[in-house]
Amino acid sequence: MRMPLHERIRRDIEAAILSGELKPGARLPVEHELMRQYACARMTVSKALSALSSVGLIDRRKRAGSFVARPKVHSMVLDIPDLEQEILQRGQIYRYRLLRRQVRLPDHSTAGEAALAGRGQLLLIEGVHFADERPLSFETRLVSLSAVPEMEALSLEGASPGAWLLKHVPWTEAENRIAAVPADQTVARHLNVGTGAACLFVERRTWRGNDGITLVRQHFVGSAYDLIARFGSSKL
Amino acid sequence: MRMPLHERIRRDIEAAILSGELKPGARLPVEHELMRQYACARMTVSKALSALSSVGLIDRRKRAGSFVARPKVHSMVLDIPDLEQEILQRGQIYRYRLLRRQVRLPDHSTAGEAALAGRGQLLLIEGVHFADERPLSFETRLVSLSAVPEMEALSLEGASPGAWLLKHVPWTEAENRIAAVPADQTVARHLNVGTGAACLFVERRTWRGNDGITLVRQHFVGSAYDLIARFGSSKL
DNA sequence: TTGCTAATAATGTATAGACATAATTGATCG
DNA sequence: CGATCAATTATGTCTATACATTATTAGCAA
Repeated sequence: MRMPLHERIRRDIEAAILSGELKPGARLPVEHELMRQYACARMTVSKALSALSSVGLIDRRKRAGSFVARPKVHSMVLDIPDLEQEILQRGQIYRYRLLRRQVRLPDHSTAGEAALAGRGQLLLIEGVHFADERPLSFETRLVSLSAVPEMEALSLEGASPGAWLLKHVPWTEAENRIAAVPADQTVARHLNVGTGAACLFVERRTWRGNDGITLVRQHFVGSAYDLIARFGSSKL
Repeated sequence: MRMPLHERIRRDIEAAILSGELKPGARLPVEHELMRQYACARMTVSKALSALSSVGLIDRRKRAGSFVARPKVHSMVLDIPDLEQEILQRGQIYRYRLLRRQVRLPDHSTAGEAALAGRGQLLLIEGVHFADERPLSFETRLVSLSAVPEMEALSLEGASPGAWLLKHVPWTEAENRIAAVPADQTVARHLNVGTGAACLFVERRTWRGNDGITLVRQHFVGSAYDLIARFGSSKL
């Protein structure tokens, strides 16, 4: 494939980061080393690194070098992800109660599960998020263990699995489906609302590169929760 | 303020675009002209233009020149905006029915209105979106006429004001508040559902630079509509 | 006219080097 | 031992130039 050199350099490094070969915080080769590797001028290397820096994949510091950025908390994206943070910022007490946890193979009759895990194992987690001891969200989550093997050994008591994932696994793509649905019996029981009450339903899938990471379904108490999504080119 | 030259060039042009001085589709000065204006090398100009291009504010075409990009339909953002497009893509018939239209001064006791229009006039539009002759969304919209004076003369029969705005006015920032609410009497009547039925409620504000453009409140029939939001660094 | 071809004008990529800037490291001095 | 200052090293900006690429335009021929 014909591709500009700076583009190739950029993609090589991007790939190394997304694959996990270069971990967050790792220092990447200095510009002169990259010049040597690719036999090119410094401006060319610099252009590649600038592009990576501008999308927030790396941090560049004079004298120190360039480093893989820590997973950015949804730079500008959708304020759903870290429920725990959000609740704490509102000055409420956060608690996560684990209801169920099991490891199993994907059910190939369910479209989403196969797409997520391929032939690998899935971790199923079910729980409720509380704000000030009042149930706020009922969550069912599937995690691909081939993408996140560390998750299997993890204790889930207390801390929300979503928050852990956000901190430890960078994602590159996410899709949210958002709808308003009436609470069914299960949801109504866990959220302590009447059957048929309006609930905000969010289904989110995330990927790192081409690998599915997780699929979450969340029911929020309609009267108690709003999503806020902010977009823009706003420079800080 | 100390600022790299390429950054200054970038901001100058960006400001001209956001202020409306350079309209969508307009051709901007060729690189050699900018070199002359800023008395600098071509690479410097090019860097500025590349940055603008990478965030989608301009399109660059060889031989032809650089042009202000047409307002991008939510490049990657939230699939709410163009309801009309969405319905048509589903193969349904789209119709918009205007219920109310009035021009008035902002009500300074309502926080949102003053923030939107300052001392200028507001256009209030209320209507219902239909898919296949079934009501899908009840919409109340405020448009700042100081930001979009063309809107006052516009006939609103038939076509959705949202679609018109999207095509003609570029926005740089948007904020969405999304919630699930039970239908009140007014909403229930317009959407032809029972009182208390779960509705998806979206409140969106958009800005161009620092100027508020529009504030929309939409109620969707919960059982008939999902929002899809996709994020990612995905090229293409 | 139509259809091909060549000139041209714009952006796109890349080089090699200069100087600026910032942070770390190490050396020197109190 | 600690504080200060200078040397070093890496990135940041910019110049001047060259050649590549591509879409448009103009010219010429069937």
